[in-house]
Formats: sequence, C-alpha cells, structure tokens
Amino acid sequence: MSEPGAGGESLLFLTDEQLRKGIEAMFFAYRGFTADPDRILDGMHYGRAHHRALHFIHRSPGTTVNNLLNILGVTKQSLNRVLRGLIEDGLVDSRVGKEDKRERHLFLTERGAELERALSDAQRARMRAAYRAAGPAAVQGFRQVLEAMMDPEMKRQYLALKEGGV
Amino acid sequence: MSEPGAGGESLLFLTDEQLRKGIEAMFFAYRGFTADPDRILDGMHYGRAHHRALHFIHRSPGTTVNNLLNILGVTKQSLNRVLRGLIEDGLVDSRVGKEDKRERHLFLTERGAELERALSDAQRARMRAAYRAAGPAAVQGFRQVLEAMMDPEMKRQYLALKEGGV
DNA sequence: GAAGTTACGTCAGCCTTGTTGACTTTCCAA
DNA sequence: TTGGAAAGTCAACAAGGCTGACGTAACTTC
Repeated sequence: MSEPGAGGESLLFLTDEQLRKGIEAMFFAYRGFTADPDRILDGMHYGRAHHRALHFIHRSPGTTVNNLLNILGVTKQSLNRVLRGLIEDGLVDSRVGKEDKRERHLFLTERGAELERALSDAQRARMRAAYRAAGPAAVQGFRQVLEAMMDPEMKRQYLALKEGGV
Repeated sequence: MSEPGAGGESLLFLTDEQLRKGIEAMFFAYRGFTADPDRILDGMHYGRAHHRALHFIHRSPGTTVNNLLNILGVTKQSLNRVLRGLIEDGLVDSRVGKEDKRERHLFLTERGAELERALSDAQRARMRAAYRAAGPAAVQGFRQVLEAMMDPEMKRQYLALKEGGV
C-alpha cells in the first residue's frame, strides 16, 4: 500500500511548509466536521459533549460510566454532568450493574436513539460527501495518517472499538 | 438513508460502518493533534485559543484583528480577551494602521515568536511522525479528504492562506 | 460639513464544558 | 471485620465560547 518511497523524496516532502498546511487542514476540517451536529444541538440545551456521549453509548450499549470516561478522556465529574442531563431528559437509561452494583450501565432510550440518529446522519452525510469527492485511495490515506496521529493509548481504544473489520 | 444505488465498488465502500470509523478517527486524532501544545500551555495561564492566535499571527504578520476574526471564526469579544492577555504579557504587538488608523496590525514580539515556535515545533513533530509512518501517498489522500470536509468558506480561507504552493 | 458606516475595544452576563476537592456506596482482600 | 480501592455524585471554580449594548475614532458618502 503506502511504500514510503525510497530515501530521497520522502525527505523533500516533509518541509515545514507541508507540515504547516497539514496542521491548518486539520484545524479547518475539524470545524466542518463538527458544524452540522453543532447546528442541530444549538437551541436544545445540549452541546458537543452530549453528542459524544450519545455517540459512544449508541456504539457500545450497556457500557459503564468508567468505560465511557476512558474513551472520552474527560473527568468523571465532567461526564457526569452531561450524563445527568441526558438521563433526566429521558434520552439515556442508567441501570445499576447486576454483577457489580457500583457500576452503571448506559443505554439509549427510544428518544435518545432518535437524537443520536439525527446527529450522526448529519455528520455521516458530510463525511460521505468528502469521501466521494476525494475517492477511495484518498480515504485510505486519510485513515492511515489519522491513526498515526493518535496517542498510542487512544489508538488502542480506537482499534478496540473496531469490531466491524477495517 | 445510506447506501446510494449505482456505480460499482464505490458503493461497498461507503457503508455506514466505514463512515463511522472515519468519524471516530477524526475524534481520536484531533485529540492527539492538540495534545502536545496543550501540554506546553498547561500551567502558563494560556490555552488553545492563545495557541491559535499565535499561530495565525505568526503566519500572517501584520494581519488585522478583523482578519483574524474571520479565520478563527469566533466573536470579537472572545478574541479580544485572548489578544488582550497576549499583548499585556508582551507576546503580541498591536500597531495602529498607517493607511487606515482604525485598524490594528498584529505582530509577534521576540517572546511571542519563541512561544509560537515551541508550540508549533511540538505539533509539527507529531505531524511529521504521522506523515512518515503513513507515507507520501497517504498524505495526499489525507489532505484531499480534509479539504473536502471543510465548509466552502473555510476552504476559501484555507486556500487563500496557501501562498506556498501545494 | 453632516450623517452614516466600519474597525476596534470594552462592560456585563450567560452557557457549556473542562477542572479539583470532598463525599457516599459498594466491593474486595488482608 | 475492617480498611482500602473503585464507581459514582455533588459543589464550586475557570476557560473560553456566546449575545447585547455602548463608546470612540476614522473613514466614506451625500
């Protein structure tokens, strides 16, 4: 697949200018990446943090608070606030663990799944358009660079979430 | 919802599962992307917002406040708070415009340039490592997908910042 | 020259989302 | 059985977004 090209050209390639463009591309693209969900959330008293929680609960139903904490990389107090709102509003269901009663297992309710769907539909639509515009080969490169950019621990989490093949 | 309906292989390609992986890759990679500068800023009473200001002032010395506002996409009140701190601490110099005295032109001071360098060295190091690991072809794809993900207006800004060729 | 517009700064107040610290409940192991 | 660790909750604070209102200087237009 990639072939780092022998010696010479892969050097020339990594000018500071090239790297700077990559950095700015990440900055501007991330804004686009979050723009659609943000727009939907705006007005409801929810934000990006709620979106993230919904996403990962949808993805791993029954996950514990601690689990979610590791994935999201925030403090439990911060997550708890977000979760409390979602639970009170009936978007998320929190069930005491059967094995270990200290744990809370999280699930989306009907309404929670509905909002999650709206958010991820919007985000997927943009991603789909970008993938289409760039083409399959570009997408592979995109994923490769992103994976190489993650901290090892994050990458571990990301890959563990795989479950669905490449 | 998903699955378009024509064409051959580009179909299989854009499954919701593929798109979801792309979404999660963006999420985890962005954390890595900001981790090193955040670590440096931590402890100083600065944050990511200060980093962004320093970056774009470094990049376009003499830029006006309004210019920066458009690039960063925040309100002037928000930017002003950040800028005020940087100016008071002697990292940024604000000079009244010669042509139009209403404008303020922004420059990094010696110390400002120093901090900017520390931040962008760290960020570039990670980007360089990721580029090396993924290879030249992947990098091209990476940039293509990111550009396609930007809002048109952001993309315009991003390309206008080019000045250095691809 | 007066009136309107633009660029910038600032005050006040709000919201989301991060933080730390202190606490309870539950589990487990010495 | 007791003491520590782990999971979760409550309280308070800070950063950095936001809106709205206002002031001032400088430019532009009529």
